[in-house]
Amino acid sequence: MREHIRSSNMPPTDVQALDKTIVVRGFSRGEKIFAQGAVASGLYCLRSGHALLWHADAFNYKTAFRVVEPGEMMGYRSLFGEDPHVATAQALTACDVCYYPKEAVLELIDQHPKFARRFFRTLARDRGPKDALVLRGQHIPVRVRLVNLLLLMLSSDMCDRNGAGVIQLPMLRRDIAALLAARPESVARAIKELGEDGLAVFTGRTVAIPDVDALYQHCNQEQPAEAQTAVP
Amino acid sequence: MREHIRSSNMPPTDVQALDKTIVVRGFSRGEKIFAQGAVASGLYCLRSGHALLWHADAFNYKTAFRVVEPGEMMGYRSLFGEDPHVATAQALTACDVCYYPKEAVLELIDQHPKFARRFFRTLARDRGPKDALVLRGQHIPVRVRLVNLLLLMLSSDMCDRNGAGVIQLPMLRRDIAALLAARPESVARAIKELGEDGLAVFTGRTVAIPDVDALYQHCNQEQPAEAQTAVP
DNA sequence: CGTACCGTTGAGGTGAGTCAAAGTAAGTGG
DNA sequence: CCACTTACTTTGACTCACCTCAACGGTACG
Repeated sequence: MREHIRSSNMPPTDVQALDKTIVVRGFSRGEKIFAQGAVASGLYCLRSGHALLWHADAFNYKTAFRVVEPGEMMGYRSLFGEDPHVATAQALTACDVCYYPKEAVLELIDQHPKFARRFFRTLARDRGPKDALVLRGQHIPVRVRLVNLLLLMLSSDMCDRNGAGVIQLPMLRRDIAALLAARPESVARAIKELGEDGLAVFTGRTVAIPDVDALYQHCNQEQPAEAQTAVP
Repeated sequence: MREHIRSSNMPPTDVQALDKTIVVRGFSRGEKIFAQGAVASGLYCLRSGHALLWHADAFNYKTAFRVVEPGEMMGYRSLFGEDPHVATAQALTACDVCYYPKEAVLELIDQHPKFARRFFRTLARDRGPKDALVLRGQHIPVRVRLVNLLLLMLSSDMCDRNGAGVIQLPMLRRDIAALLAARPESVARAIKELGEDGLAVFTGRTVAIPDVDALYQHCNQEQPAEAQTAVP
């Protein structure tokens, strides 16, 4: 969000006006930041901590589709869609959230094309191919989906020169399961297998990856023959 | 698209300028309108016919996620995201497509906040909960996913007073399978079952639904106990 | 009247869900 | 600091929906 404002060459007076409207609030683990079905009244931006976005379908089956990292926004989809929130945002860890009232955001968007353009980009990139693979999975074994999740988390984390990496997962096994559209039991089994193969060793919420490239290869070699599901 | 322009109170000169940039082209069944990985250079709008959007993952496994109906837009996601297309658009039936060059669209968006607002809405609503259920499925049996697809198609089709309806499907079994993230064989079996239960009778690409409400109920009663996959 | 392609049906295998129970970590109160 | 509760995680046994492979019937089109 800060980034959006900076890169849009907004006059300082407008920035100050926006800052006045901001509400900051802390949330503790498990607390809901906003709930599915609630009317969207503003924009949320994560200052610190991690949050999870998940959607419950008609059968009350919950599927998580995004881990929100510090600095990222959430709730913009329903804000612009003028629909109630289609997902629930829940704090994975203790976190601080900025809240921008709807009117303030929309006004700035109307007045600053560059600012609007940035939002278009964010909106258009949301739920792109990045998450797609991990999420739609289904034909992909849970183990491979888990590997993909790890590789996604890794990019925003550290990773040393030797091709090794360590991830501090902000979420529980249950949350991982929700992200993979799988069951916690299945995730546990996948974790066990990855450990036995020496690809990724889980110790609590810490994941040690001896060789990142090996993980990448693991994804690709699991490929089952020639898959064809749509028009040629 | 027409709707967007009309509702944004644009001066007629701008509308005419846009109209000059339009390129209209016909596509025959199976032809690709744009391809995944290609650089996005404009906006596509379907005049007539039907198109299918599908995404191929790293394993070349193809999943369709949207049936584009006459009057709807496509390709806007990658246009604003400034990324290559993440999906392929393919003609399901013979169809006519308008093409709006990128520059023309972006210029109008910068100059007309109301027009921009409309696009925000379209973008934000795309891939909302409507499609989610049908797509993520996985925990939902193929039969129920199929029923959901039928109900989605029905809303944009006809449906008489007695609660009966008839759908003319624009796509092949193979395409249905891609939309449901299933295999054609599984779709065939689901179709057979629906026919035996008298819920929906398939004759080629024509679907006769004696009782729409019964279909709705069918979705809900299939529910498997209490599902819980994310933080409580 | 072939040649394709599409659609359907059958048989067999399997990944992952379900259920149930044991093991482990975390947080609470005396 | 230790019992105790609570929640999370892991394991095993079982089941099942769907995928795979393979064969056959149907329809369109040259």
